[in-house]
Amino acid sequence: MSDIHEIDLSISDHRPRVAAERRERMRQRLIESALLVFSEKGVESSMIHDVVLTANVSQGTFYNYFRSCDELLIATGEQLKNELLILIEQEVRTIADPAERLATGLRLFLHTTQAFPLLARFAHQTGLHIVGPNSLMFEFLPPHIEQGISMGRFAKIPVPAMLDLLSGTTLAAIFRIIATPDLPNYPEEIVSLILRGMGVTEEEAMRLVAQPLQPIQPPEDMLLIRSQTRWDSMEHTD
Amino acid sequence: MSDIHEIDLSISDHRPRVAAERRERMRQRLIESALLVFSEKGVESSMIHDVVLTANVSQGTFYNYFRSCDELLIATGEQLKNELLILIEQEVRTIADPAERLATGLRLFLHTTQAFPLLARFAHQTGLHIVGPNSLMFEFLPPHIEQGISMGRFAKIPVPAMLDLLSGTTLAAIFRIIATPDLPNYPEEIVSLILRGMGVTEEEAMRLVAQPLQPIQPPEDMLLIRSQTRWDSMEHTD
Amino acid sequence: MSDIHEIDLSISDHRPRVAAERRERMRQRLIESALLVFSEKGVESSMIHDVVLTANVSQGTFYNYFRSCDELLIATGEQLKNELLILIEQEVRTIADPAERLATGLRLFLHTTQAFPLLARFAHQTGLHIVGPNSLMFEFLPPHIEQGISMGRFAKIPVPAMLDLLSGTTLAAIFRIIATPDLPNYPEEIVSLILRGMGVTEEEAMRLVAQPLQPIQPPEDMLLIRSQTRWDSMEHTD
Amino acid sequence: MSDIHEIDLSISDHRPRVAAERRERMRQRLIESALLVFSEKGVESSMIHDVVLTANVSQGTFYNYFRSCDELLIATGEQLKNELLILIEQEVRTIADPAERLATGLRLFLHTTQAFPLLARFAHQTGLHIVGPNSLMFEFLPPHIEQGISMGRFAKIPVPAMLDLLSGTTLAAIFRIIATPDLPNYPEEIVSLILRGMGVTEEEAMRLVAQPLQPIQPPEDMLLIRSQTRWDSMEHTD
DNA sequence: GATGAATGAGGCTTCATTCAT
DNA sequence: CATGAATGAAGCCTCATTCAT
Repeated sequence: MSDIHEIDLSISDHRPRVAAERRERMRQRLIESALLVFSEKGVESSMIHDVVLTANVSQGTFYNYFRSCDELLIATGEQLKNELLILIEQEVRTIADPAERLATGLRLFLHTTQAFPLLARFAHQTGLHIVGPNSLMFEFLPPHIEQGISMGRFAKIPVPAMLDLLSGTTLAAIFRIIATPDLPNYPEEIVSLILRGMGVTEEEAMRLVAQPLQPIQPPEDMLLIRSQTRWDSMEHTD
Repeated sequence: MSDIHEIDLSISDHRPRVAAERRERMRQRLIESALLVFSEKGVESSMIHDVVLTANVSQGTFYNYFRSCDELLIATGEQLKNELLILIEQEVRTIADPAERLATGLRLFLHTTQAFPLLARFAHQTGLHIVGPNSLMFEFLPPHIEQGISMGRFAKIPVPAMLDLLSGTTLAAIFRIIATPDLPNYPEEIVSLILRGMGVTEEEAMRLVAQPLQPIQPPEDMLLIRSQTRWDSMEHTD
Repeated sequence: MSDIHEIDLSISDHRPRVAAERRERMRQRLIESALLVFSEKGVESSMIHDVVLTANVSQGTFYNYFRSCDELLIATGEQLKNELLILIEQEVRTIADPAERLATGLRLFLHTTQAFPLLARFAHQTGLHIVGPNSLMFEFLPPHIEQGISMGRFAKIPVPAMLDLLSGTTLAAIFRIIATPDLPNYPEEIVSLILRGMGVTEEEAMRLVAQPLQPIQPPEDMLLIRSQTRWDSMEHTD
Repeated sequence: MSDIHEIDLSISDHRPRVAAERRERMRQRLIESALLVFSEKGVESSMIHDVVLTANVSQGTFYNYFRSCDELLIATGEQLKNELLILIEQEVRTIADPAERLATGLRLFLHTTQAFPLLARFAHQTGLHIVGPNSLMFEFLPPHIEQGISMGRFAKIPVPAMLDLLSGTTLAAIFRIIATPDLPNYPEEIVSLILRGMGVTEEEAMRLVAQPLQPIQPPEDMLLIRSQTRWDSMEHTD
């Protein structure tokens, strides 16, 4: 193509780069709007209409970026999941004790959920993705659990059952946080319950959830932050 | 809700009684079909069309019995819930120890779920109703848990967190059972995990889930039985 | 179904019959409207919208009768074709000479086209269905042509080429009739050209197209008649 | 229409000339792509998208050359028609006998159609333009036919009917060639049928279509050639 | 000129609900 | 009451055309 269009590339190739950046910005704008819409109205209803309204673009534009509704939903979930995962992994990676690692990771997740209602609501609306074989937890927890069992930190119980305990309780906790966002110490209660279920003694569980928690510092350009900011700015217009 | 459908049998003129019985039979037929449809296809898609097809009645007839789709869904869930509850309550009512009562009740529920795929699928499709403040467990478990705490059988942990552990893990267990229906001993594993989480010692938990379980004998005319029977008779025609 | 609904069939089963008749009337109303719309605006554009507007029913109704646009188009074409065929076959069936049979059939068709502009327009819009292997002529003419050849009435020329001559010329004639509806003797000219092409001598061709033609008397309830009547009644409102 | 695209070469400053040449090259590239696209996918569906994809230019560029889709379609048809006409006229211009001239012209056209599937497909997709008052034949054949009649080579039959015979049969022949590209001697069969229809005797018709045919040598830069070449080079990539 | 993202009118189709028979 | 056709709002998606860069 380029040989015919005779674009002079010797000066600079900044045009395609600028274009790609603009394209990515629009994509992010749509995903950001999707997160807002899904969180508020759920997966059903007139998704696309609401999304484009929220993103302030035309319906046609939407289809320049995603081929269907499902694609947008999946892209949104994936990005949210990946960003969260990176955030938490960074914090817990260096913790040697698998039990403390798990406890800290879970606490971080629940604290994040408390801090960002949007996350809770999104999880609520698309909820079943938290439990079940395709979920975040089912993907990333097994190695940690296995290590904990082999190191004697957790009881010798089949991993699937432990995953069910972990993921199920977490889902219920998300719902609880939506209903009662500011329950003090709630994340720690939940995590200590889970730890005990997994075979940690009461005292040890207490100790683990009492560890000081580095507050999460998510980068400004993270999807969750951007969307939550917009969400906050919208609420007083309702 | 069901009380408005109670039939007054005291009147001697048999015509209204016969009519009321017919009406109730039709109502049950619709609910039974709804259970089949919801379990297989979920809440979305063309509910009503599928329901009336399954029930072999016309669309118009449907609206003589339910004012809307949602009403049918709610009625179905309520009836299923109530029948299950009665069934389990009957079995566990006489158990003095709250921990054993809870363990047995949960095990009965999970065994029932394994025995009746329809129940698991319905819970899956309408899933989030298992957790959350309007659910079966949130309604009926609190007294038992409180009794257990005050009798020293469970740890002194806030009831809401315990409910979340219980309901969330149960939901995840239902999903597990759908994916792998015949995991041996799985209900017992799950229940022992929960018990430990609630502060029961490992040995005690083991003992509790090892108690012999009276197999549930649901009455023939129970919604779940009727629907499961039809479901089974339909599958081999596929 | 019926044993449950307990419909008393002993009195009369006229209800289903009435319903079926109503259904068929609606179907015919839609097809009739389709013929009007296709003839005027062609196959593209907002078919369905125009059809339901013309039929004075809602969009939803349309989909109670046809699953898609194409299905309606096909149904319309098929019915028109079949009715025409029956009409013409009846008239020519008893003609012993294949050349005269063909000539008469063609003349009847062209006269009908002149008498019913709707037919010409429909053929024009969906035109290519006249020529080509799925067309009316390709389906029904071969036996007659073959008989004509074997009886020495037509030249020994491959049948496909003759079909192309017949169908192509007929299509062009339809277009001519749309542009100039009242060309006197035009059908006879066209038919005599075709006959000569097929190997009939000039004098014989002249004689064949000079045979008196029983004017076609289409039944009142024929699709073409019903639609043409509506068409005529609509024109003075334009 | 094409005259507005004529380039004024008389100006000595070469810059506008170079620019005009570039412009014309791009225009031809678009028309060439249009021919490919129309032939394959027809006039409906996403024309422009496919055209610019095939031409390897952006959508915006397209609108620098044509004001609308229709304009492109018309321009393509016109150019194809004109180039064909010139080609055939050149070959038959010098033939004194109008019957032989017509026969030779038609045979040339049908042989070209057989040699260039693209032509047949384009005619098929935009088909009805072959018959009807705006067509190639209706524009150029009348003088030849009239001369043939006045010279006694054709029967004294109204010209319009003859045009219908000629154009209609040719259209049907094109369809036949698409379905069965290699029917041997098919063009000659068709032309002899037409000639007979026009009043030429069987022997004379046979003689006329048996005349040796100078194979058409279209110039390399002709639209049809350029497009067919690209078409051929694309097919073995499928 | 060239680019390709943005637009939005317009099409098709579904389905819960109503209503005449 | 049962029936099932009729309804129409509401959703999804396409694609010719415009426009800022």
